[in-house]
Amino acid sequence: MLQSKPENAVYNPLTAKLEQFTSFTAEELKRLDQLLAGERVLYPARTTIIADGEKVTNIHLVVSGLAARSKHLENGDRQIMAFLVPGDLCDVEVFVLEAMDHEILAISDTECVLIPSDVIKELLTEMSGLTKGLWWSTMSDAAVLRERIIDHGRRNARERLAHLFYEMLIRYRVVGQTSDNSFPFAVTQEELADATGLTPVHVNRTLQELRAEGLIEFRNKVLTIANPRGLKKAARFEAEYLHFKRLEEGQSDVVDRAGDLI
Amino acid sequence: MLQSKPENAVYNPLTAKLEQFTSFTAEELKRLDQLLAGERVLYPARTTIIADGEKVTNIHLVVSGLAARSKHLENGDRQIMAFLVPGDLCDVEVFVLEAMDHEILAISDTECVLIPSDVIKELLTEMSGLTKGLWWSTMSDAAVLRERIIDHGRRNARERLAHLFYEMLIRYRVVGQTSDNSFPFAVTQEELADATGLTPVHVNRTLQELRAEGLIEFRNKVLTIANPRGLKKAARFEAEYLHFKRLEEGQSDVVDRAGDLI
DNA sequence: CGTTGACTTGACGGAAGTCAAAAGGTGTGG
DNA sequence: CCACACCTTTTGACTTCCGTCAAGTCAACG
Repeated sequence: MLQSKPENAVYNPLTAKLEQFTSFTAEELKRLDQLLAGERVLYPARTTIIADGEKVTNIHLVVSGLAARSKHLENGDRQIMAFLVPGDLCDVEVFVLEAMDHEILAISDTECVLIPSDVIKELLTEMSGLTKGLWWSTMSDAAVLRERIIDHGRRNARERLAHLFYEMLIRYRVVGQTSDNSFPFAVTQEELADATGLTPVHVNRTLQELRAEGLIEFRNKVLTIANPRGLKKAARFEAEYLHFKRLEEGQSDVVDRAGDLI
Repeated sequence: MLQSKPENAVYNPLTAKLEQFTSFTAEELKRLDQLLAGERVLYPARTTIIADGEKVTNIHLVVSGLAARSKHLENGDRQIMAFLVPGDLCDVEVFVLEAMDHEILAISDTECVLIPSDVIKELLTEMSGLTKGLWWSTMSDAAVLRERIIDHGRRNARERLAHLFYEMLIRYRVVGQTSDNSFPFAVTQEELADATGLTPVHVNRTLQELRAEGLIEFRNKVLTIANPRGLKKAARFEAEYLHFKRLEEGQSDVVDRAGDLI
């Protein structure tokens, strides 16, 4: 097992981690080490490193301790979506997303290095619009994945299906593929089961429930959201994780297709 | 609701999606449209768009239909981790990861545009090593999130905890923070419950089970994996999703710290 | 030595899983 | 155009894994 850094190098957990997939030139290693030279902050156990909704300007890298990504639901439930160990970055999303859609919590005493915002600005300027678009796409996908973890961990069958349907409605709406809150959704109940972590039988029963409540209709491979407000409520849906910019007063440079749904 | 593209523009679902978070210059819009001009492939319903383990060279963008990210477990269970609608990219991971760790499946008849590999190569060359490192970090985090979804959807309490512990062992090992398969892990059982989507009571009982089987020890905030092979089996753990490069014959430029664990 | 937070135990309940069979659609080929 | 095969949806009876509630133990700490 060959170590690619000199014997006397400072311990750099980020390098250690990234070396599992690539090798770095001496200069890149130096640049990685420079990142570690920034300001360090110690967060005592059970304190918040980054708050939900915070607009972060510099990236936090865990250098010692243990942290977690977690999200609080309005009913008090909490879901931890990931643990962060030394070498993990807490908030790469600052590159492209407006605000955090979850919080970073110190589990044990945790030390972070702040990667200064000018390093980030530099990276952003050297990025093309397309690259930024791809970043956003990736980040936003990751946010959807986290929401799915919450679904599975803390929502029951009815809420899970309602949440999935409501999310699909918004996503179809955004790309202009809905009419009147209905859209083609050619999934079998077995596929819904595989997506929600349920069994086909239970999906069937839950669909009947949602239909009976007048929330949805699902015929001929077309899903109709009969009662969007009701479905949103049934799903305990909160739209922040989708990271859509909302139109503000007089603002017209961002397209708002999700509209009243969020 | 103002449309930022000219009336006669070709429908571009990727643009439609990205416009929810940013606005583009006329030139960027043109570049986005050029991406759509590439080769199109039609995948009939229930066919594989990209196979698990495939080494993809160009990015697939869904332009019509419905696809899904899914993963088959060795026992035949399947978990769908995400649905892909028009405007969604199937495999941005080709930028930095070796091979797909899940498959992309056409749910209904689905049309994709292939974004040619030279566009990708161009983006890669304009990226610094640091940017690529950040990409890898993001992609790899997303892969871990997907695995967590599988945990919650298709594994029971014992497997879920075992899987979490085994993953943490590898991740701590990689950054050099283990000794003898033990590492500090100062989580309470309540936090484990929040991470696994279980209740503290059930976590407690399941931990006792794992202890009784001689798989783990968990004392004084230190987790010891007493029987790594046994724990790996109990977790039905497969390491591909971590995307570590393995050392091949005579190769010494990549560090392999996970070693025998994967 | 009382308070606090984490862990443990027991009894009970319920949401979702399992198994199995029937009913309803859909496409294909004779 | 009917018949057959096949897939999907539906229904019913029964089971189980995990949740809930509540009480009790234990260690740490001021």
